[in-house]
Amino acid sequence: MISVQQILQELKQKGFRVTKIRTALLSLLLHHNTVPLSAVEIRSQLKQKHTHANKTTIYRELHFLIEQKIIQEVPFKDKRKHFELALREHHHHIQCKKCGWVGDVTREKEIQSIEHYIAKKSKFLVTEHSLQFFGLCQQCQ
Amino acid sequence: MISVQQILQELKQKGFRVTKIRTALLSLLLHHNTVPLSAVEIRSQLKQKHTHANKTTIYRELHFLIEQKIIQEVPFKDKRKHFELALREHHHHIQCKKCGWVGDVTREKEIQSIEHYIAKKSKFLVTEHSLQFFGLCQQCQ
DNA sequence: GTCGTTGCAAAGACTTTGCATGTGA
DNA sequence: TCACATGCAAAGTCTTTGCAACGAC
Repeated sequence: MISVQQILQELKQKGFRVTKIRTALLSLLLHHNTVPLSAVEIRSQLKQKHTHANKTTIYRELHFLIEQKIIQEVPFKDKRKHFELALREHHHHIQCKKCGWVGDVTREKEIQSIEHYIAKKSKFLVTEHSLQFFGLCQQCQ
Repeated sequence: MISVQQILQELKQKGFRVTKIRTALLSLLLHHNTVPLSAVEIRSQLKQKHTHANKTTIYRELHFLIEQKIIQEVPFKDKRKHFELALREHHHHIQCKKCGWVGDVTREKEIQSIEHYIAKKSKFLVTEHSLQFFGLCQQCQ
């Protein structure tokens, strides 16, 4: 498992700074592994951990981390954009429509089978995919 | 294949009106089967077809059609929301990251296999899913 | 004529930009 | 000290709301 320290070290070597906000943000995303967060959520969770950051800073940091390919945007049916660490094992989200609980699944076999089908049929080169499941968790059923 | 006339008839029976804008919007979505459109795109395409509609009207009509379960929102990595007809066969999108071309795939077998796995592992009841592929189309490779 | 539909202006939510100030190395 | 990082205010983009006027049936 990659650590916040590792990520920060690499940034430092590229000439970027290790700041309180950057550290806290990365740490938050790392510990919310399975849950993509929006800028607003990130800001309020950081505040709870006594790291106050201006919203501009959050947005700018998120853009920066995307550029550095450390995080990625996750397609969501929402007004707000959602982000998660890009470095962990590839996975997919399952979300409860009632309580909002989010979990994740890793099932690349089936996806690869679809990708092969696409390549064969459309001569399309798949480089990325995104898959979400929605439904009801055990409690909400 | 379902027709615009069929959809309009059903709405009429529920007490809603058959208007120029509603007809044009449904017709547009039906003919853009494989491409989810945003409100802005819808408005400008209608304009090209000489159907001028206020943006408020477009947004309101889209909400209305979602309520009627005639269209649905598609999760996208974008500031704008995207919509497509909900009535056609279930399918998934493939989008070229370079030229924006959009196609679709139907491959429910693999998805169902993942859903069974989820049900077994997490006792989660999957009612909906969303899958997108991104990459390069034949021309852009 | 009724009641669903539309347009316009204004407001709202989320995100971005410009510029001055702060701070890590 | 020098860039990178941050905060604040203002602007930008997409979407929603309120209200009066229009139009399908």
